Amino acid sequence: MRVPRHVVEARRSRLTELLLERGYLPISELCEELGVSEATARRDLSALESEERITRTYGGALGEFNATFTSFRERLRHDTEAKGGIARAAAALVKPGMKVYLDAGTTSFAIAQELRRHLPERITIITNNLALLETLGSLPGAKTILLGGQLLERQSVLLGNEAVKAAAAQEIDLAFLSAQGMTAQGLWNSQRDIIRLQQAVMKRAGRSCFCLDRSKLGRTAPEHLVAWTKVGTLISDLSLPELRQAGITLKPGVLLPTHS
Amino acid sequence: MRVPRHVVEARRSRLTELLLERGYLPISELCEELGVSEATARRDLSALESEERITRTYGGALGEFNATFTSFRERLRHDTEAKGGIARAAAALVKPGMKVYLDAGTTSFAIAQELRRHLPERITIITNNLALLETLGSLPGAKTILLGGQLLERQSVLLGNEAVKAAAAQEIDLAFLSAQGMTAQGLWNSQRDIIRLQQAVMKRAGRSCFCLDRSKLGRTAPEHLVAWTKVGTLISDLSLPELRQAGITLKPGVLLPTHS
DNA sequence: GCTTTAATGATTGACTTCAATCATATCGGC
DNA sequence: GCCGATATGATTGAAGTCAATCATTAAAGC
Repeated sequence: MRVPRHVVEARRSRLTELLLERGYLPISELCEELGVSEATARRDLSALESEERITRTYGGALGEFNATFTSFRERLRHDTEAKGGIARAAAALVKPGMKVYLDAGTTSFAIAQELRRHLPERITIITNNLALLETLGSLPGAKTILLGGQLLERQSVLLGNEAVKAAAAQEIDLAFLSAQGMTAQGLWNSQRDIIRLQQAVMKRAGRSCFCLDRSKLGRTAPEHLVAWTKVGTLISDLSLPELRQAGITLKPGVLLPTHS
Repeated sequence: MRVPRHVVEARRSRLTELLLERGYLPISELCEELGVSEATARRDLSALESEERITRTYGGALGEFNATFTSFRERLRHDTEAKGGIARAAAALVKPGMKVYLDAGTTSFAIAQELRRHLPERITIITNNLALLETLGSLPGAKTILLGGQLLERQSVLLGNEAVKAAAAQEIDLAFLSAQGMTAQGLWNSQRDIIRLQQAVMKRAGRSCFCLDRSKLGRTAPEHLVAWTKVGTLISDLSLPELRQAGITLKPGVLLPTHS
């Protein structure tokens, strides 16, 4: 029989919380937990799905928790070949005992997966990228340090003064950095906060490697990150001639080509 | 037809990565993505499930990603009534514009859920607890700051020198702290690193509220956190007589009783 | 090279999920 | 207090999922 509106809403918010806690729940358990029929549980799920508060699956549902990183995951799907090559070249630079910085961005994620496959001993991972924790957080023999900072909405990234200060206090052997565009003028990125952090990391890093695939060539972004003269290493699937054609001439040894 | 063993293993590790990226995938998509029949996909899922690398659902599977916080989620299910009351009493102390610290522990999670329901304006949440980000990370009008630090394996908590330093640099209006035990001698916690961080937070906090439910009464833990004389506020479902019976006498005003 | 092992895809039947429909009973507005 | 709106549970048929079995074929082991 019909039930007051506030009861419905309370039940639905309880449902979202349940899913948040448990991650996934099959319909049958939802019915039991909420004390309603299957039909009502389904109706609740439909309602919450159309509000994008949960994700439905065949036979159950996932909490919005999983959606937190969805946008990030979607970006992961693109350019996987180029990124894979860059990631392999990057991971090959990591030696046992090193302290390695990985910044935000999908390329870092690819590097992390590569490291996961072939994990050097006693390495320390330093990052401001929460999405990496899922991949690297539970690796045996690796230490993971997260920079502090303000959580950027909708991204799983930490930025701001705290992050810059935390980075300045780190010792880093090898930093992998990304950017949104590269032109003859150098590298570009979208946000001032990101650049401030990257510059702080570069100061503390023994070696800074910029990882950019060919889709970034010729693209610019609101903020200038660094001139080519200050780029120590560029890992890319681009060749020297291709770069020269875009007006970029690098000193020998700066470009580290992709492994096939 | 039969394929070499390394092909099988490569496909299965690709499967776990796919699930890690996408969170959830139905069987049909897995078949397409891996280029195998439904039967083989199911066999792969069974194999990975028995290795506890993934979680199966009816109609698909979840990446181990979801297991990262599983142990934490499990703890969430217990003592929900007592924790709920404590959380309501705690959340009621939070006023617009405040900077609030939440530490690790399931009580913090309950407070976060309470804040999510009735969100004061312009508050800042400071925490070392990654699990809270899922709840509080995307709240409009709230700012979330994560302390840096080393990721504690199997916990979603940041600790260590970095965390202590980061805490010392914060301004905090109100800190909610938890502990594992309380006796006549004061409060106890399990790890030195946790206590160091809590003490750093207490130094910077205008007001420190300890949140402990009755299950902690009489229990001790390896490390001594703080004496009762230094406890400013205790939020608990215990009453003053119950505390006195355990040898704990508090100055008036220190105990903040639970809302029903 | 021959035998054994095991990975694969197809098929089958039991079981589950799902959306639609319907009767019912209560809530909400007037 | 009345009436329309709506939340609910039951039912039903279609579609989907699953585990088991079997023949096939190639890898592993000797």
